[in-house]
Amino acid sequence: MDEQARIMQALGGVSLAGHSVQGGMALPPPHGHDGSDGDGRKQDIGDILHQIMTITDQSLDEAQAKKHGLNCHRMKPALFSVLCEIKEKTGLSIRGAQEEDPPDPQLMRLDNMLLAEGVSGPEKGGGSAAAAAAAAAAGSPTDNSIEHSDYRAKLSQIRQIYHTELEKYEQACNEFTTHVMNLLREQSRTRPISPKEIERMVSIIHRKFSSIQMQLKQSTCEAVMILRSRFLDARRKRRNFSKQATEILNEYFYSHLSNPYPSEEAKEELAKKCSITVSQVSNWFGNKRIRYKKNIGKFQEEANLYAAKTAVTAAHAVAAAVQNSQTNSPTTPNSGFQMKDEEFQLDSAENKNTLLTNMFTGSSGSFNLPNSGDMFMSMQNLNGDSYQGAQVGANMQSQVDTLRHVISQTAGYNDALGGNSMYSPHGLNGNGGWQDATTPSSVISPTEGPGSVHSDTSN
DNA sequence: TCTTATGATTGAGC
DNA sequence: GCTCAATCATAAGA
Repeated sequence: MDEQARIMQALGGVSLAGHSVQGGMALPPPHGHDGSDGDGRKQDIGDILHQIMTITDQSLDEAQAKKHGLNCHRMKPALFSVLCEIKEKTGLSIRGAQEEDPPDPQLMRLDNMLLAEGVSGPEKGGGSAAAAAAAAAAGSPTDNSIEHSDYRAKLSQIRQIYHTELEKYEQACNEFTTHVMNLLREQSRTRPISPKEIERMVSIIHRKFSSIQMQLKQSTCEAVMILRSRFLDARRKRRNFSKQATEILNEYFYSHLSNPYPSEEAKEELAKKCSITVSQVSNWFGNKRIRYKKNIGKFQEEANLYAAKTAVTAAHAVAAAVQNSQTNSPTTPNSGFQMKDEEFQLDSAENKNTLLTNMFTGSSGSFNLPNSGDMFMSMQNLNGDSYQGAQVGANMQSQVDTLRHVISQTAGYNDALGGNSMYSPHGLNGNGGWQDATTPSSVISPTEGPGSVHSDTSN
């Protein structure tokens, strides 16, 4: 006797009529039932359930055979469907709520942060916004760039580790999901497992893995926070500006003492010259104004120093220019130089060199250093790299005229050079504010080259 | 180690 | 958004 048939008989006659079993063998119709009446069907189902319940009591071979027989039973799809439905209904009430969970706000925060820091998402060229912000606020640009690159390197490491781990998790998740799906599909032949349930199981697995991912994200965020805090702490680590930068700023400050409020352009120019940021220039002027105002006496010496420097620089520059103009042909065309103030004409009888020399020694009229600020910047340009060669041969008369204009503007401070002090503190009004804040302190420079710095008031 | 100098930050006022 | 004023924190010098 065939083994399968024997088993089927042993099972008490499972109704497998009309179904062929493996090997093409047709099984006999179920005894006592033709499947046409309702009682018969109930009996059928009862038999099948009974077989299912007792299947574990049998040997493996028997169970296998019975399983196969059940799989091929004509009632199997209907029974499977009913059991799935029952399972679905009992399970939904428990799982329904879980499935409609809103996105975890914590996870969203982590995702957003990782995205903002450039850890997740597309890699940002300059690292994070934090790095860029700190870069702008940090001290020396050189040091800062080192710190910045350090930050980027470390962030890049974190990013790499994060992505490697994430990839591992995703791979493990996919493998496990596939495995479970295969297992469930296999089991669905004997257990009431619907595709929907498989989907649900997959989503449960994904949830579990995403909770692991969240831990990874949490750790990554912590690492970024630590890195960031260290980096930003370094921002507070004050570094003094270079001596040259301080000199440039001081020169500007004391030469614009009547109105030490550099315009945006001037700030940018100063920032460029000092290799610092515009906000650092603003900070510096803010601090300087307040500290100067608080203790003018203390800054007197410094003011004198810079005033002297300004005068010497300007005198040398102008003297050189005058000499140059004298050696040039009088027919030298005015190339590029625009005289912007024609109000004053130099007395033709006056010796230009004498005028200039006297001007800075105080023997001829007055020289107000604070108000000569723009002149200083301009004169500096005569010696600076930015000075245009064509301007050397420019109309010297115009330059001297403009200088005279500068002198004329200082009429209110005639004693500036007369006393012991070269510099006389002024510009501050009785209320502690700078007077003439709106009075143009700058005389339009005769050599407004690319290197010149304008004051607020010149705008 | 203490003091001073100085760059940065913060909050209020405009 | 800029400036002032107060304050903090650190560098630099005595």
